[in-house]
Amino acid sequence: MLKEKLKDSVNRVLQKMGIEEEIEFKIEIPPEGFGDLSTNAAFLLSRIMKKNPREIAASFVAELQKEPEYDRVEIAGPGFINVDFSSSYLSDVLREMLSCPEFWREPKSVDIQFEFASANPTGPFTVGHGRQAVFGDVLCRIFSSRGYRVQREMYINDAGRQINLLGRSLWVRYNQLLGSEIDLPEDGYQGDYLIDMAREFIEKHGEKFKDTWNPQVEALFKDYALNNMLTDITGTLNDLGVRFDNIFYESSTIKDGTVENVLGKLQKSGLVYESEGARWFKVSQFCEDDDKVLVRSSGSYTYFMTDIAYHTNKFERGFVKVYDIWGADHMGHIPRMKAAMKALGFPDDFLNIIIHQYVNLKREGEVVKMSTRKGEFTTLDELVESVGVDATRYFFAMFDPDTHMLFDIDLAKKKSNENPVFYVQYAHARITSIFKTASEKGVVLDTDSMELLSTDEERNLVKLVSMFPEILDSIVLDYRTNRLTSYLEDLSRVFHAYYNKYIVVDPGNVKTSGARLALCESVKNILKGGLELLGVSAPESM
RNA sequence: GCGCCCGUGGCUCAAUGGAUAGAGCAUUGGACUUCUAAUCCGAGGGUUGCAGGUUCGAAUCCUGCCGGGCGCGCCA
Repeated sequence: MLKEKLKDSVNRVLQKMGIEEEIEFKIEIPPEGFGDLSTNAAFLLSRIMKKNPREIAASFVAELQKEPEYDRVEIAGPGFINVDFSSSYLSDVLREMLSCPEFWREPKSVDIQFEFASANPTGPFTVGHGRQAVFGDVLCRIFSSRGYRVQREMYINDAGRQINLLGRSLWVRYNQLLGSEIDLPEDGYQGDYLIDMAREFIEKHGEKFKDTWNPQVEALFKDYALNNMLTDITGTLNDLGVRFDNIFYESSTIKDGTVENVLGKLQKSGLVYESEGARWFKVSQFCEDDDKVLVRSSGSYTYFMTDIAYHTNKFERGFVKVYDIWGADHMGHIPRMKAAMKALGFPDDFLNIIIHQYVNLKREGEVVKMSTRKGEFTTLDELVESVGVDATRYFFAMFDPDTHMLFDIDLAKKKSNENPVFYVQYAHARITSIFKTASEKGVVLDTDSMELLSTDEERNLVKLVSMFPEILDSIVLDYRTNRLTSYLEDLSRVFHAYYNKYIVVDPGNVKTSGARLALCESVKNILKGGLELLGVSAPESM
């Protein structure tokens, strides 16, 4: 809002100067003591106009000073233009934000889809899956707040050889429990969870499949294992506050003929050829990557093939854009998928792939690696149980997705204030408490005398609150949810300092108290809204 | 070997090419007869992996090294 104002002003001056080029100038909060906001427009212009930046800045100052919204406009350093807003304008902005407590929410108008937490349902979710689930969910919440109608979807890889292996592994465990000496397949799933599952299987279905292996038995064990894992996974996610609008099965793309359809389309375009008994897609025609197999010499479809079909299905469902969140190990899958989308004639910006790095786990001072197949991991369930939903979610959201994060289990278990989530929640609880005191003392919020908010801290808070929509917009562009946590921590920090320095509720000074309550209300709205976007609770008291 | 990601105080992380590189934790000195001390105020702690380059200006962009991660399957 304040940024918008200055942006408009600068644009107006640019127009007046007769600048026709697009200038991508920036508006930012300058370091302490340089004013409310600042722009670098003069630097960018100096390149075009071949003039000294300070000289250009001077003509900006002359123009901006004419506008009543600014109290002070100054040139600083090599050519920064710094402005201070008038307190009456700041009051207007604050009033506007209070009149619409969720002013940062935009009406939903564009249909998009997020696909995340898609995984082989071959084991309980690990801490690593947790990062993706929370990250994806938080992105969905943020996109929803900024004008997108978002569908959350999870894709289940139930058609491949991994799921067959899972069924076989369960069957082996079943037999082992019943006394047969059979070993797990070499690359089978070794985790104890399959032993538990086998035990339950025996209770439900008895011993009649002992030493019996045929296609019917295989299908039975496979389905049993798959459904059990799925219940387990969705239960875990549900506990974490992550819920999906739709679950999509890979196998359905084969059953309903989408795969054959899409394959036919690609073949018609001459982009498929046969070699060594397999059918290949000409990825190399679209990018610097090798051609990939669509149909194996055995006749079965590769993951690549079904994934193309799946994304064709998404396109046909009418989404303007789809976002896939993948772990870093899927990086190699990007060029071929992009190539396939191009081959099918979908718009270049239809498929958007967001890659995030892995989670390393630190336990008892040591970094541990996780492997589902070997059964060595800390499950997401265990993590949530010991750390709590709020801390788990906050922690996953607070890292740049591009960085490898280290999750220190022992630290997280401490439930101490070493976790910044408490810092933000406490600010919210404090404000709630202020309002409790205010109503006890009969002091009420008052938006008529907000010009009394004149301290640096108060101006700062108004500025920060008004920046919230822009923070969310920046996340829509670069997916860095940590911008939200950083922002909330900033806002909380400024508020805590303010709280310690000034008394909000003072029955002897009703006017100032009323104005300060108005400010607190606006901070509280943002803290509450921001925590909600993170899926973290905003406690009334702590 | 090739491709992508990362490298910032002791630790975990910030910083849309901008001004004096910021927080939290840890260390340390202060502040509760006053709206919640899960807080605040102060101190110490940095050659932003290394070396060049681009420009008014570089943690950020380019090149080359060094170190870590992930790919490079008729796995998913």
